[in-house]
Amino acid sequence: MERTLAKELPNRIGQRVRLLGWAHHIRPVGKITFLLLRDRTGICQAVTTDPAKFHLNDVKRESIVEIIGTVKPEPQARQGCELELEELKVLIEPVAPLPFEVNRSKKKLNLKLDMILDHRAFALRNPEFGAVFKVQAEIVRTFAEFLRQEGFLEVHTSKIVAAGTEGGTALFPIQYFEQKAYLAQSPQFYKQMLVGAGYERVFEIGFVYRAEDHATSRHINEYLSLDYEMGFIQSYRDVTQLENRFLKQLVANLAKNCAEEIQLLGARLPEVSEIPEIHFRDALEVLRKDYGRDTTSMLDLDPEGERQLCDYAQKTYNSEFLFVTHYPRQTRPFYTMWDPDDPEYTFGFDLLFRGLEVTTGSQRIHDYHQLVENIRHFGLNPEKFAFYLEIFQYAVPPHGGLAIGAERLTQQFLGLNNIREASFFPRDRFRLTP
RNA sequence: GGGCCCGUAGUGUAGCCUGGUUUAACACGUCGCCCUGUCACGGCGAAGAUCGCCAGUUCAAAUCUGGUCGGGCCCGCCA
Repeated sequence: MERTLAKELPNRIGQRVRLLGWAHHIRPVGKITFLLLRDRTGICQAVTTDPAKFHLNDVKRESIVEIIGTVKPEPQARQGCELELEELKVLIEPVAPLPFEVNRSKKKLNLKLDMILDHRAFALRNPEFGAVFKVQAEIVRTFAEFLRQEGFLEVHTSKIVAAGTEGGTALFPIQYFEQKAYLAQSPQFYKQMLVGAGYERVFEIGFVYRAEDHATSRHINEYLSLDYEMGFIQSYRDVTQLENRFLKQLVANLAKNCAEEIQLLGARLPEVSEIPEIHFRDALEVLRKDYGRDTTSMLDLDPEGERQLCDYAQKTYNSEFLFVTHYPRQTRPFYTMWDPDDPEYTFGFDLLFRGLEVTTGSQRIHDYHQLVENIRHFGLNPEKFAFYLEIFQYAVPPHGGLAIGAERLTQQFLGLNNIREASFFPRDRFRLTP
């Protein structure tokens, strides 16, 4: 007898079906007992007026069971139908007490994050914890699908690198046979090199590593970076406008394909129209005038400033997104193109979403001599970057790109308190397992 | 790297300031009994904690002090 999935039950009314899954909840109510069975598609209800016949009261929660029965319409059941239990077999029983319940709401459970992460695989059985990653999968899927539509090639570049790339961020050193190497903090150089290689448009979805000693609700040391890089652009706006269109498609796809998960998590999807942009200089002026901030020595936005600018964007443009553009030259990496009309500022931008930076990008320098000059300007040695610079000697088109933190985007879409909730097995300053 | 905060049954908390009527309380879970429409089911009962660990103060420490280990949040930096 073929397996029927929980979600398919309403299409099987009148039929005798067989289901496999976990005993999510056994709820005796007088002479009748309900068995809630959970599989990858959801939860369905079986019922019997003879629980003793099936030894239902001896079935432990989270046992794997096989049930057979006839589907009958039942307006009082959540699915509008339920399974009249005819056979029940316990296939696999838990051999240890459950660390906590998985059949209650996240709010009701009120678990400390550490408890969730210590028992991560088990915790994901809770539909709410699990739903986060169905949404994340849709985010990643849409990113790839959208960029393929736009003529981008999906690439995968090495995460083992020889040189410290962008400076600033700390790198994890690793021993690579007799050489010293590092875990990549970004696919930055490689995606630019592949634009120069003639692919023009590439995107990459891969983990990157940052050895930052931070401990906050928005940082992890290994995160999934959604990167793209595109050649033959007119300006950085080609890059930001593409992201704007991606976000439109993403919200549409989430509404269509993740409605249940969004609802379960109590999340609200944002409206995406034309995302407003603000010059860094003007952003500081807003912070100074509207929020009373002292911006005299501000070369970058602090988290409070990011929240305030999002508040401003909401009030002024009715947008939950805001591009902040033209960051000062000294705070952006050496490959960032500066504004020739205003050389203190660059064509580098961030995307803020609900108070948090979720994207960094820029137009890059494509002229070989200018790039070498800027590496020196930052006090770095161009010889160290020879592998990267080589292709620029052979003509690279004007190009730009960006990187989105997948976990951060998930966190912001779903209103999660901590980025670790949006990572299956997060790596932070102290956590290396599971 | 800097600052602030938290460790009490399987889980989440109260009690701690102001040490002693505490036999360490409550909710969920677990176990037992009852309930024919539950979906956070309900009712009655039971078991379950040497209060993170070590030392000190005291007649007396979950409670005060110091150390230690584990954890959280914010800042710097970043996605």
